[in-house]
Amino acid sequence: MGNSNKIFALVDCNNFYCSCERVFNPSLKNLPVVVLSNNDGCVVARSNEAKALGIKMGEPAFKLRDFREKYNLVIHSSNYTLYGDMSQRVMQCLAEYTPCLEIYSIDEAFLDFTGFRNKDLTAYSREIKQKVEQYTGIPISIGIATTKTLAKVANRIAKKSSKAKGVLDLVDSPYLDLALQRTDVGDVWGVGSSFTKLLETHNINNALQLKNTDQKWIRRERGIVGLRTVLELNGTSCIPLEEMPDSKKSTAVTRSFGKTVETLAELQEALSTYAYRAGEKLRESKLEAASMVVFFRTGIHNKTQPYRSWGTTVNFFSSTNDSRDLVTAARNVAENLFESGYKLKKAGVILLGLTPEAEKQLSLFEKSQQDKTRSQQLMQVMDRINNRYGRETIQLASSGIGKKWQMKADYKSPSYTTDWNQLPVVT
DNA sequence: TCTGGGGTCCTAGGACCC
DNA sequence: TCTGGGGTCCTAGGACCC
Repeated sequence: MGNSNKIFALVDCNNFYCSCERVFNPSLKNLPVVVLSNNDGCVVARSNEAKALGIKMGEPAFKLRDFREKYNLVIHSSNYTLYGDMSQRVMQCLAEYTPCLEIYSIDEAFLDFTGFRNKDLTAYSREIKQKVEQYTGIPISIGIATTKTLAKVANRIAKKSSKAKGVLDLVDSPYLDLALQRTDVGDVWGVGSSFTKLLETHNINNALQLKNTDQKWIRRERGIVGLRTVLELNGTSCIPLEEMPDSKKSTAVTRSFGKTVETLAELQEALSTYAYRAGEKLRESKLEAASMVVFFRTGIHNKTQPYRSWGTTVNFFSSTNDSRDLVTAARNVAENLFESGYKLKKAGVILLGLTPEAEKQLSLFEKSQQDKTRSQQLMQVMDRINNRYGRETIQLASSGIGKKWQMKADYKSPSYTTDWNQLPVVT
């Protein structure tokens, strides 16, 4: 198993969401900045200055008030349209430097450097870093090593160490074990909170100790996934570069409510809105869904009422991406399962069994071809209008117009790069 | 009535990721 | 008062079959 003579680079954008906000608002430079999750719930990105103030990842937003008053902390709601667009620009820039690129997340990419082993990889990476910053305004860090897991370790140190200045090559490095020793076990890629707890009770606290742990014991305790992590720390590459990721297997639209929902009518509005949007997502990627999970629940953090959740899976007669089918099913589930007397905090739909539109199997009782064409045409027209004039310009009546339950976004920046009405203005 | 292993498929839940 | 959303993979267990 594994291949020991590979070289991976991990490119990671520094404090990505905060950096995006700064590109279009340079006055934020040197100020502490945080970006909040959907619904302005908790912190999902922090500038270095905000980290220095001791603000933690995941900190609930209501705890930030003091920082705002005392330290001029700047708070932004998340603006995923902007971040998605900036991400594409960064990835395009990286693609100039290697054909073997795996876009791992909105702000990370793995590059295969195996073919470049005769180059000075540090110098090459510095060049990449400089170009990305010049073209996009986003600062990045690059870690280089013989496995993806080790490249992650290298990247973390590249980002934090003042000596590395954003680039660290651990291939054939005498400092590899030192780097592992200085990495907490919980910071290793693939080691989550439950694994960390187990390891710490066995006095395994850093990545070097994990590297040298008995592999049979790991296999027994954490299965093949845990074993892969340990092998990767030992320089055996088990997780390959995936340039062409499989097409999505599920897609979800779930939201917490800005204000709790207590009536069936409001729940149906919310679920209609999510189901409609889920249909849009399917059509954007030319997919259809065979089934849909519909769920809603009370808040987990609420101490005055017990936690309860409701949900069910709907199997469609034949796969669909018509928002009206999804909305109807979602409303029916709500009607069947709703119980009054609860403060609902979250709801959503998850689409499963995704297949390309073209491969659709015709079921015995398929809608007539005429019906299908008409449905496609209606959806196309709605999608075009909403693309041109903004999401939810037109929608189905069942989605409601008051939307008191809609999530909060009190500190949102404009969509500078993707909406003509929100371009930055030079005055 | 008794006897048994082995295989597949599906689902729910756990763990992890960003 | 106020704590996100969207994914993937693996595993165990049940149903069912031979």
